[in-house]
Amino acid sequence: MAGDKSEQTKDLVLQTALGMLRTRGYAKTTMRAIAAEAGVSLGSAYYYFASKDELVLELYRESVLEQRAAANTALAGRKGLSDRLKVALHAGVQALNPYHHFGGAFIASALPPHTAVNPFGAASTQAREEAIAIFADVIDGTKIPAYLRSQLPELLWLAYMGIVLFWVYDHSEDQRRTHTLIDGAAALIAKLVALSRLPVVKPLVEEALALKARVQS
Amino acid sequence: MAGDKSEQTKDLVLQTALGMLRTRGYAKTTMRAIAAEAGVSLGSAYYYFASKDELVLELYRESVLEQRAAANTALAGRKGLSDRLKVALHAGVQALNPYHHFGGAFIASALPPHTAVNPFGAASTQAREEAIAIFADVIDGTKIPAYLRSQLPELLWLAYMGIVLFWVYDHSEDQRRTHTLIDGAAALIAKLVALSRLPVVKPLVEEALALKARVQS
DNA sequence: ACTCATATTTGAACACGTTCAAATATGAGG
DNA sequence: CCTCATATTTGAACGTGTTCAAATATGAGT
Repeated sequence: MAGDKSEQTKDLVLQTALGMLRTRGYAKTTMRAIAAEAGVSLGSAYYYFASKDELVLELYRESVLEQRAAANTALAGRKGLSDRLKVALHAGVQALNPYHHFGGAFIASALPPHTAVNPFGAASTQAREEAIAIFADVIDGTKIPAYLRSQLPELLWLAYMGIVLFWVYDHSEDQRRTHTLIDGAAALIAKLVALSRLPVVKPLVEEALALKARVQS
Repeated sequence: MAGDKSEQTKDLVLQTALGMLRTRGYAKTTMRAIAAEAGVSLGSAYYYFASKDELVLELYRESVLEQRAAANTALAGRKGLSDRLKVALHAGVQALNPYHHFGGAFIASALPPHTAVNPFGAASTQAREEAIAIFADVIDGTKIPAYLRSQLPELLWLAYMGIVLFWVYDHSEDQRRTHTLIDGAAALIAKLVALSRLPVVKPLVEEALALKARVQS
């Protein structure tokens, strides 16, 4: 049937694009270059992918899977929220490392609300849920106050987005500053979660959760 | 002398660009359109401004001045951190309102590390300091624990950047959700600052400050 | 007034992402 | 095998930001 050949061509374009994005970076991965390398015409590439962003979105999706896989490996045998959070975050940004030379291009094409790659947008719902699941894995088996438990993965993901943003700008060698940030932030978050049982702190956390709910609707 | 005429032309291009950006938005404000409207050639526009981003940076700078002016007006007569923070933040995003239809374009051209408009980058140092000064104004005359005082403006600016990011994506009518977020966040921050005197909370805040310092170097 | 180095201006040109009408291939129904 | 609607492919074209060599204007030093 036609679907088969079509599917093959689409996949050829996609794999070519992903490969070029990884090896040559965002800027040099031109739609024309992708088409040429894949041996199809420019128009054909656009027949399967409406925009370059749509191809970058695929890369983003793959990177999230890589991040989660790396995090899960790193989580094995780790106990305690602080430790688990640390290793998951380190593994996450390490999985992102091949894309650091993208510089802002990744972020730039990711953040505009109308683009497909926007991590908060509809098109990346699936990837976002996958990313949030990383932090569901992280808190799995740790002791978290019940009133906080269900919301924590999403909150941790939000913090992770902040860390990734920091990472994008981090040009220190091997992104040392990002790793410093992760160690510190993980320890802080764990302590905050522990403190969230205390009568002085609990109302504050509850208020934050209520605000989050109010703001999302 | 030559500097005069040159300065005039540069200013003509700039003012034309700012006007068009405000009225027609980012996408429709083409370098060609700017040049045509200003009555100069395309090349001339580029002689004075190396990129479109550089012109957007000027708009960003102006917007920061507007934000600060609006915040200062709103701050008059307000007492208490929560209140002052609220009115300053509301005034800030309200001053940004004319640019909301920029959508992601503003952010997109602002966030890539290499571009001029990046609020964390070197090119916008001046604008960033101006923005941070807003929050120095906010805490002026309020009671803040001494160990926290000097770092607080920058921390509040960071929180504000988060709010602006939220605002970019906020398509609720009149950005109601952003204003809800501001009210809630301001109240929370004020409570957290108050709590930061307590022996249980203080070490955590101190740890956060230490991390911030460590990560910046 | 003249010279000439420098400042400014110009418009063509480039590569890019994207669109589109037209050409071609495909395959189900006869 | 033929027909023809539909799926796919093509390459030219558009408008964009940006670059650049060439043309022109300017003004200080003589």
